[in-house]
Amino acid sequence: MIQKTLDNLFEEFLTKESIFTCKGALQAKYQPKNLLHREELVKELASILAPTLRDELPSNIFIYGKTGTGKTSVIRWIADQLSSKAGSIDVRLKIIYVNIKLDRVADTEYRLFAYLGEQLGATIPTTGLPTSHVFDVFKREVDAKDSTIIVILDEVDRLISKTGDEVLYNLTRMTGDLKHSKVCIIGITNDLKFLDTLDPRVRSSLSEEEILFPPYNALQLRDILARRAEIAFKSGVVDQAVVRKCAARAAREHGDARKALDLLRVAGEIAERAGDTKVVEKHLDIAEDRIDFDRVLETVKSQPRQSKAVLFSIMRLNGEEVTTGDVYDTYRHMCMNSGLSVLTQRRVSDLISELDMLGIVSAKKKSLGRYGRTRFISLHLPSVVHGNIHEVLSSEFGM
DNA sequence: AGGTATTCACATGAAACTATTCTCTGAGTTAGG
DNA sequence: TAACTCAGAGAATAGTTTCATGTGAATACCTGT
Repeated sequence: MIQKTLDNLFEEFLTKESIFTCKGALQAKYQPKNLLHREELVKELASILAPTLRDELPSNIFIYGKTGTGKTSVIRWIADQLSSKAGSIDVRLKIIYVNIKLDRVADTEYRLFAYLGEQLGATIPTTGLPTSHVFDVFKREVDAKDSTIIVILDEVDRLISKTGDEVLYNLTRMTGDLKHSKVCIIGITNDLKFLDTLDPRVRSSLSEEEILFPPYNALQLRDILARRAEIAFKSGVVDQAVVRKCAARAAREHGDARKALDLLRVAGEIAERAGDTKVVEKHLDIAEDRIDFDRVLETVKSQPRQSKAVLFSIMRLNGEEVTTGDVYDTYRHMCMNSGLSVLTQRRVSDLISELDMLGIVSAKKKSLGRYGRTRFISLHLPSVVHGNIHEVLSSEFGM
């Protein structure tokens, strides 16, 4: 019986015509042929990097701008163009792109050097060696290449917040120790205040050139979306009105193109699943909720056990604002009942801060004068997810 | 009344510790010549 | 004698504990009127 219906379902799926022609065009990793509304920045960056083609060392570059403003796309695009150009005129150039947050292979000093070294052909174990040794291996590898090497560090702020700015200091000063090769660093971040937190020495050498990526406005977003929608959907599936709506919503949220594309893609998926042949505004509404829902549920699920326990305690206290002390009491009882080891209040306090940062709970500091100073914690979940999360957590802790 | 000192309940910071995973090194063991 | 095995030392890392210090404002306590 089940077999039969499932069979039908697959069959139906296969025969039904998809409304997409190339869904990939709406995904973050898609590289468009040309980058709309970024021509000036492309030109600027290209002119800074051009000296590599004459075998000269370009300035280090520091790029900043909010998420979804095209930083990564632009730099990757230029990197591609540059290396193919270098290839055609026989200039030795190697470009290494690392996303520190995404590739978790590179979020510490050791791992970054190991990763870079591997990109150049060395084999470096994941652990066991002193960091300085790994750095030496990397340096040797670089020098052996006898070429210009451009290292692109996407989301550098992650690296610094975890390990301090010594890494960058080492990297930026490396060229001095090398006999044959040259190294150029391109740092990318969406933390606009990041530069201020750096050691002045590092700062001045990293940001020989600074480039700001401003957010897209609604009109620009519309162009981008329209172009991508053209590639991604069959013609007539998405009309201009929907694209405009989509762009407007994303523009409201600081001109984040990635979000806009996500919204459109999910809306398309929803329409397709519902068997509709056109994407309409209704689908956008559902998509907006869905994205929210998925994001929150995913973050909660991926939390470590103790963090979930803390969240669950907050949920069980259920309702008004509670203090850190209240949460800790409930948490302790819960741990004892479910056989989980009890962490110190110090640690729980940190876990609460983390949940706050993730936007799952809100924790406001408040002083009660004579009666101490504590955080007031309340749940901060969209109501759609609340039930689901409660279910997930209570089954995990068996209550 | 006005001003200062206390006090509470944590927040926040820094350092040290723990468990795990992994490499390197050198001593001991084994198998083949 | 060369190849292999294995234990011990040393690293990196995530997660945590320990110890120390910081914090904001309601209250308690003084002081002089």
